[in-house]
Amino acid sequence: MSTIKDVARQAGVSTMTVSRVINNTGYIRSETRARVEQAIAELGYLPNALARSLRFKQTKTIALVLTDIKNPFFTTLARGVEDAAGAQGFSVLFCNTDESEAAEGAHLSILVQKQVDGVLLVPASSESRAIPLLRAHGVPVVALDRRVHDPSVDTVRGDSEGGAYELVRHLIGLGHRRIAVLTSAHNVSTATDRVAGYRRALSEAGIAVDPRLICSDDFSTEGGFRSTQQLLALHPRPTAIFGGNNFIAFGAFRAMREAGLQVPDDCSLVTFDDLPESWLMLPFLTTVNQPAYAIGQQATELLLDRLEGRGGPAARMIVLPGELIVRRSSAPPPA
Amino acid sequence: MSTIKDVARQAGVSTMTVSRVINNTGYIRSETRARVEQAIAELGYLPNALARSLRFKQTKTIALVLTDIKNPFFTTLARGVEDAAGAQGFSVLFCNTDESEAAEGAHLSILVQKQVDGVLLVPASSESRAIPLLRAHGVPVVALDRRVHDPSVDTVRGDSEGGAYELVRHLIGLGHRRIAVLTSAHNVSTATDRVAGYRRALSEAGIAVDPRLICSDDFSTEGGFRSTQQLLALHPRPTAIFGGNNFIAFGAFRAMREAGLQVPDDCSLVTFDDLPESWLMLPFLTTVNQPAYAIGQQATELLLDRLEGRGGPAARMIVLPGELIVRRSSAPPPA
DNA sequence: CTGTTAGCGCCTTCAT
DNA sequence: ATGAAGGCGCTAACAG
Repeated sequence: MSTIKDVARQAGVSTMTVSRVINNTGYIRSETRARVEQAIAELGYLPNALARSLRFKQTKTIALVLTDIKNPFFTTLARGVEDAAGAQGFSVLFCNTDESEAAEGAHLSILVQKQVDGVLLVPASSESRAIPLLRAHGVPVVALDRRVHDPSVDTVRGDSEGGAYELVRHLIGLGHRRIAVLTSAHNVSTATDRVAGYRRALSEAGIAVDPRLICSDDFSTEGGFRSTQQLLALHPRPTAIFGGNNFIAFGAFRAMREAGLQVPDDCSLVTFDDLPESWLMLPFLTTVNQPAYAIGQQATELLLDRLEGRGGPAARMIVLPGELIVRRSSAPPPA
Repeated sequence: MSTIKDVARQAGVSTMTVSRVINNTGYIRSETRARVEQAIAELGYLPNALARSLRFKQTKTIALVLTDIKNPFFTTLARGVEDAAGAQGFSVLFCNTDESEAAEGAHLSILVQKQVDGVLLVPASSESRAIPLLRAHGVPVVALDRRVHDPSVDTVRGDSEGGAYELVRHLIGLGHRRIAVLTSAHNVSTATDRVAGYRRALSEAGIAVDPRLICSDDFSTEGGFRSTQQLLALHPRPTAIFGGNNFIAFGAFRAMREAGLQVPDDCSLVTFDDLPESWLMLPFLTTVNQPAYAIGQQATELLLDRLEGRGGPAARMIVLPGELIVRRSSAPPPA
């Protein structure tokens, strides 16, 4: 409410003197400083960060643009971001895109206008138009969770290809040969990489890829539900399903239950990113868990490094491994 | 990167003319407008929202201050906030307090400095110092999920007292008489209201309150774990436990399992806010679910109404009912 | 229909 | 050790 002028008047000094007290800069007689500090306290003065940012060309604010905060993977990632940002005095603006490039573009335009110092982006597409926009406006960006085609973009992500490979190898080891994968139809690297890992595991085992067993829909429960309904209509049915993410797996499970099928007796089910272990009364899904918190944290630290000019010119690609957790949802195929 | 001056120069007009084009205000010859628009496109100009906000005294940004985004209740609530805010062109800054009043205060000071137009606050305490701070700086606030003592604060929350009453009545109906409640030691209304509902249900059934069965710790899995360990040492043990929130219940479940006890055979377990139904392979916990999304959405709409001067002077208290969902974790007490 | 002046709140620069 | 002038990018109010 009150401005630096009010404080100056109250303390009987110039605004510059107040500014010096606030910023602890230059020389000030201790009596003067005391008077100013008293005036600040009396008025409950807080400096206007807008005005400071206008001068400094720094807002101490970054943006986190992700697809859906309701996915616990992104929730945990977001928490990693906020903790790392807060530790260095940065605030976080967050936006959901729901995988829509249009929404992504709209959000980013606003973020550029708001002069965020940098952007953490879970790109809605591998060739997100967001990247050139940010570059044109000199806003540093780090891609999270997903690669983009532009090789000059810093990226922090989990190892989707390797995780998918492990998961499918696990199924093959149990004796499965008709393994389906449910993935996203969007052009995102987590989708393509997971299918790539799936293919590698199959090919290594000498199993031919059946294109009908690769279903592309949404990274959502509805997507997993629809894809699974299609799969269950096949003859013979797959004996195992790899859900490309947690939501897909939840939808797949529901579709199987509604079809009267038991997991894993009739069909196994594995996935990426189940729920946090501590939430689960009866851990069930075999999964590869990615270090979501660390991804958010390390991406933030990388971004803040860039803002300070640290970290060198070359783009960095940090790939964090996942962890295979075998649980009850995967078993040998039915006889 | 480029400013209004650059556009003006490029188009051969004054900055005022550019400003008029941007804001669609006043009269402009259509040729002039076209020239300006072309210049804007050529330069990829985007107005600096900092400068505009400094003039307008409006940032089109609100803050969401909650305890922990990782709790799926708050995640869903946050999504409701973001959707409602985005629909009206507002961005959302978010902060986690982890129930710490100190962290809350630090965040709010920064938010005031950043000139957010309003704050959505899940107060860390019923007498949060945040409220007077915000009032002193003329920042509208809406309390979410929890009441504060100050009656002049708009509030949107679930019905904790009523939900707890239903839950405990359900247990009593099953035949339980030694029912424990695990709550938070923090001075927050969700804790006190849930205990109040618990007491009302007991007293209505003529069951005396045993103070040893009311455990105060954290709203966390660790809190629930610790409290439950204490309870299990009692003779006789409680036959049912009411976990004050989802995390507490997860911790309680773990403590029981580690003690070799079966839920619900040896002890029933009920809670507020289990996980979203679609995530659960095997829905297990009997729970009262609160409409988290609606709480976030309605709180945001209330706040934005206030910003526009709508809604009248009287404080509003919106209480949304929860829904009792009976599942497998509650059963009659052991014989 | 368009331009000039002034100021939002703050801080850098240069005096004193 | 302190103050005065000027400007960050933008727009309201007033000219013309």
